[in-house]
Amino acid sequence: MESLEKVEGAKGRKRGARRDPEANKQLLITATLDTIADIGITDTSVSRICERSGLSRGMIHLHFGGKDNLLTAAAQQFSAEYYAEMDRMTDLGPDASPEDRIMAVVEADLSEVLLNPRSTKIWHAFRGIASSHPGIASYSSTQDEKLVDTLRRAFREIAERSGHDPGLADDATSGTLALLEGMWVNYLTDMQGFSREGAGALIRRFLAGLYPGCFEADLDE
Amino acid sequence: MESLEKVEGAKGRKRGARRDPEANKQLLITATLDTIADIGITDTSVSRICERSGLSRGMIHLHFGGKDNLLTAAAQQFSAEYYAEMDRMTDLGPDASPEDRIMAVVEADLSEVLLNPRSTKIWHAFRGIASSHPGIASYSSTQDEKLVDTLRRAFREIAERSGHDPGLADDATSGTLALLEGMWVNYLTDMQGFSREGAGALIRRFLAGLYPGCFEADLDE
DNA sequence: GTTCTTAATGGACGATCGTCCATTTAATGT
DNA sequence: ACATTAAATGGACGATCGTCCATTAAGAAC
Repeated sequence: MESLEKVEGAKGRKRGARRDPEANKQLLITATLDTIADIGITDTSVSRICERSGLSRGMIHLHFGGKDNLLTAAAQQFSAEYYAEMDRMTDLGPDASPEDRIMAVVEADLSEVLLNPRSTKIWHAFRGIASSHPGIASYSSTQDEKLVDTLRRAFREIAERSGHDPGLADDATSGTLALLEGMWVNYLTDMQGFSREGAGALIRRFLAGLYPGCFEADLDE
Repeated sequence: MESLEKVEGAKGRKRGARRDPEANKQLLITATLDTIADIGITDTSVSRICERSGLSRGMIHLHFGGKDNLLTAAAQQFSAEYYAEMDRMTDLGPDASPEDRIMAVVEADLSEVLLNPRSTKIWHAFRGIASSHPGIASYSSTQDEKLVDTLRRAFREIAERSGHDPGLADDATSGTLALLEGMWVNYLTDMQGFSREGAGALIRRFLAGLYPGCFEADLDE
């Protein structure tokens, strides 16, 4: 019985490619993000989102109960995708040096996968309306606990190994994140003139100053 | 004749306190910024702005030709006010040390005059829609030429005096601005938990690392 | 094949959007 | 006092907003 149901269900969904609520919810979220990146959050209306998704106008109310909830869901998914990709790109072996782990975060954040026209526009659009949309505010923070922890632990390791002040770790962590934040703004403001390598080198320089003897420029990359 | 006109004009404006196009334009711009800070840029409509300013709904089209132009004018004025205040607060004597001049910029940017709930909300709201509003984009950049120049020159002076690499100045400049950018985001995200002193100390620490021997923590302040 | 359930549609609805303009009001010139 | 000029008003206008629901259509159960 169960296996039969599953097979039939799979067939049905595959054949029609419609009647798949979950897939359509996803379609709406993607269309929302694309629309925001394309024409700005001010002009992102229910009609425009449905138009882009190819679904009917009633779907948003049906699946999300309203535009606001869809926006929140889109922000949540966008944030989740960012951190998932960040995790994937910073999954170095357990024997990687703390410097390498930190710079992996920096370089991931500056890579085209995470830092591109679409993501920057969406990110800043959400941040711009976060103050008046409590639901979205939760997902517009850079202070992801896990990421903060990763950085702080790495900085502490460096301090232990090279005898630096362990109290620096907190400042180094939020400073690194602040620098990355600033780089995103620079990218948004001037995508043509922005240099990923330059931005990475700048942050490395700042960290090298904070932890003398560490973060020496690697000429390999 | 002329003096008589002036007197009468002054009297007339003072008595009625109306019929003053320039003052009303100003009123509209202020109402626009206040509305954005209050209810968010998404809900900032012509009606709401006029409601807050106490003027009639036709005024926006009359004085600015449309909502978009008003928004642009508001962004421009907001930006101008920021830099004017920044200038005022960093006008140290000509014999001030480059470190003091740099830290004056940092502390001004973190002071309540420039960094407060209203300004942060407005700033990020404008930045969020900048991508789709070319007119506003011009005023949402941190890269004010004059400010950049002030910082760069100060960093160069430090390099000359203490024998550091002069090539650092550019990185130090944009790094400082990036750090400040990140601090504004932190403030927006968590106004309660934000510490102006902590933020200033963090930036000083980063700069002290970049320029060993300089930017030692001053215990006076 | 028929019934039942639920996904999906698309138009109706009132509210509000931004623009525009005929009209009123206030100050100036004669 | 009257005419002239410019500022200011507030309602009309069509377009679009977001929400909701009666209807249609598709797949599952029988």
